[in-house]
Amino acid sequence: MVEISSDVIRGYNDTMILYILMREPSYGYNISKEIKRISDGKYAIKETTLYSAFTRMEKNGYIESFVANPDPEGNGKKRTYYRITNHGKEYYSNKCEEWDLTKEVVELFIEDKGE
Amino acid sequence: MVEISSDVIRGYNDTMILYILMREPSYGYNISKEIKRISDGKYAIKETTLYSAFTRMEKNGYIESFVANPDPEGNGKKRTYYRITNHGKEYYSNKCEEWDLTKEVVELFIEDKGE
DNA sequence: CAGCCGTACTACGACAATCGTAGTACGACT
DNA sequence: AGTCGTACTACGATTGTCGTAGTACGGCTG
Repeated sequence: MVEISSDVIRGYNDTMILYILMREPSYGYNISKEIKRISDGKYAIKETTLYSAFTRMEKNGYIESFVANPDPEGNGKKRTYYRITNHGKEYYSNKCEEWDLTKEVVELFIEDKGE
Repeated sequence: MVEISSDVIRGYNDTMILYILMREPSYGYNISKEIKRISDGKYAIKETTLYSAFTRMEKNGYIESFVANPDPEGNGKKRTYYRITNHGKEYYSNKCEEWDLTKEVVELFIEDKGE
């Protein structure tokens, strides 16, 4: 079975997180589940990777955190939510462009079995 | 200008090197030039990255080194050539499969401007 | 024949993202 | 009362890449 190695995905974990935050603010556990769902179970971000990405991205100004209750009534345990900033949107957009270029280059060195 | 970041390409430098060695044995300087040529100048591997990749890959049994003269007459300075092993071919092939999967997954989190 | 450019490396330490392991703590359900 | 799922935090190790530096040989040019 082929598995995605961390060295490959390195540098795109941030992009995946931001993709989710582009839609609406979210928090660690939910983002983790979303990534698994969107990738149809093909990829699961490690918890430690996820939370350290939050710290880094907040420091870089790509995201902002706020603590809130899961429901408006104020019930349940408070969570740390993250929302994407304008700077983060710009960063995400650059990452997408970078991906296109990277893909183009890497493919030149890939030989598919079928060909 | 969009540039390929090292974190993205991380894990594919080996693949690029092996792609070149799949064709014929080669050596550092030449591989470096080949990567630049094949990628049409879009990507240049750093010297230190290249040589440390050699060490690692030889230790892992993906490549074998031998020292030889550049021409059959025995003229010129001797170089360290590398040839891919069967184990290396297998590894390369796995990397190609892995790439297909990675590409599939990452694209799910990419939004292109045109769309 | 001196000097420089291109070739062909080696050494070393720093960095940064990921990972493994571990532990905490709350709430809901049984 | 205990377990499961949720929601994190801490910490140290690992690994590939990078920056900087230095060595050394051969070929060409002035």
